[in-house]
Amino acid sequence: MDNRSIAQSIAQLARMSAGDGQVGGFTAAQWNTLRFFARANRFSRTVSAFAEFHATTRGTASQTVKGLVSEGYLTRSRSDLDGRSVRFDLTDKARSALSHDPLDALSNAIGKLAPGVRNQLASNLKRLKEEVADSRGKPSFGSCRFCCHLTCALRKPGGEPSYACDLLDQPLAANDLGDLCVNFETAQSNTAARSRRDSKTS
Amino acid sequence: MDNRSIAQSIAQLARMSAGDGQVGGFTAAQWNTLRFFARANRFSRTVSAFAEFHATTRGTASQTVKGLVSEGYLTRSRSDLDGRSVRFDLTDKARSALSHDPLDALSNAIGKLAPGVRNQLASNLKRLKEEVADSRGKPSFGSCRFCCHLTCALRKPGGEPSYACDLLDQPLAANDLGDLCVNFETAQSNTAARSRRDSKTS
DNA sequence: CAAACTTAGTATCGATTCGAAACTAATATC
DNA sequence: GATATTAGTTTCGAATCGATACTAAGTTTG
Repeated sequence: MDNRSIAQSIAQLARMSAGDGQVGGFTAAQWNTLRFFARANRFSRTVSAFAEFHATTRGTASQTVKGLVSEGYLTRSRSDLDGRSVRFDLTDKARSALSHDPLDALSNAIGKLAPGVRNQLASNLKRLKEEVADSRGKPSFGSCRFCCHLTCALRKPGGEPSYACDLLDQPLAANDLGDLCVNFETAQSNTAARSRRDSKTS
Repeated sequence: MDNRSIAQSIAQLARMSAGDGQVGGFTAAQWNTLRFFARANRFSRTVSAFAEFHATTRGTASQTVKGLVSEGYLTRSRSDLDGRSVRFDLTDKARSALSHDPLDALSNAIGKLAPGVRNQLASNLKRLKEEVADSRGKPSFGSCRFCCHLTCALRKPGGEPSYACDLLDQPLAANDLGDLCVNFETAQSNTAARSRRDSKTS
């Protein structure tokens, strides 16, 4: 089993479960859009972040999002922090559609693995994702929980801890720590990015 | 890290490395076609098998293949066993194109894993593939090496072993045992398929 | 402060791709 | 030998993609 075969297995697994054409009334692009907006945190539910995630152009991403908005699966609201920015949120209609996600075939198969095996798989995939993202010079979209920008403070001794993102200087709810973020960086990728920046200016 | 997130990681890994649009002069569909015909054995280098593998229709698959034939990446030859069947083979031009496969980013990342971790990943993916294929009632495209239809015989004591497929009743070269086959079945899936057939006729 | 640049999102266009359906020809089944 | 199935192809309309050009809001810089 060589590396290329394993890589192809990953590609095939994705296609087998997600399909290329339309499943359950949505195209593959639309399913991916819904999945992304379901998992992205409030800083990342934008057209640009989705375009980055989906490895496509902003123009194409905008079209897909527009279609879903007009069909009532996403709501559009302007940001009050940045006048250019627009945030999209899932409607209940979209959430109920996501309960019939064709990707569930894969999720269920993963659920049947032994817990230890499952966690190993998860960490291997995370590592591969970072490696590939790094080799392409693109962000890897991890969750705040594992991000180097997450800061944690105790307001009161013995009380509930409070979280924040020190990059955007915005508070984070404990519930949201598992969501995807465009600004995700590991400690390693952060220092690597800094050294890239430094070498560029020189 | 829930099952759905892991499933999405797999989907994203595939997209990150393969891309949706065109990379290096080929579209995503074309890359997948080349990869398939590079790895499929002589029984499986057909339009139908590729359509099954790529989870698309025969019509669409036929178009993609046709395009690659006219551009000189595949050769077309009729089967002498079955007058309907047509086999497609990679040209040298295609083989050299495959040396710049964008999926290599993922292959290389996999190559950087420790050998033990890598093999674990491979077997986990194999298992997931079979599980998902089974839940969709579709073949899972494994290699002859792990197929229940592979038979091995020693012509002479102490001599080279010879291999064959007992489903198609055709000889197999030792070199080809790692290639993908449409007719791949594990011992489990074989008995499962048989029981499905039996229950259908009843 | 104003010009120049960057960033977020949208609109338009042509090429490509997809799936559905109709079709030909060879092989199986009854 | 009639009927059904299978392999592959073709055609057609709908949808998608990327490239490009555009508007508008923010940032930098002189």
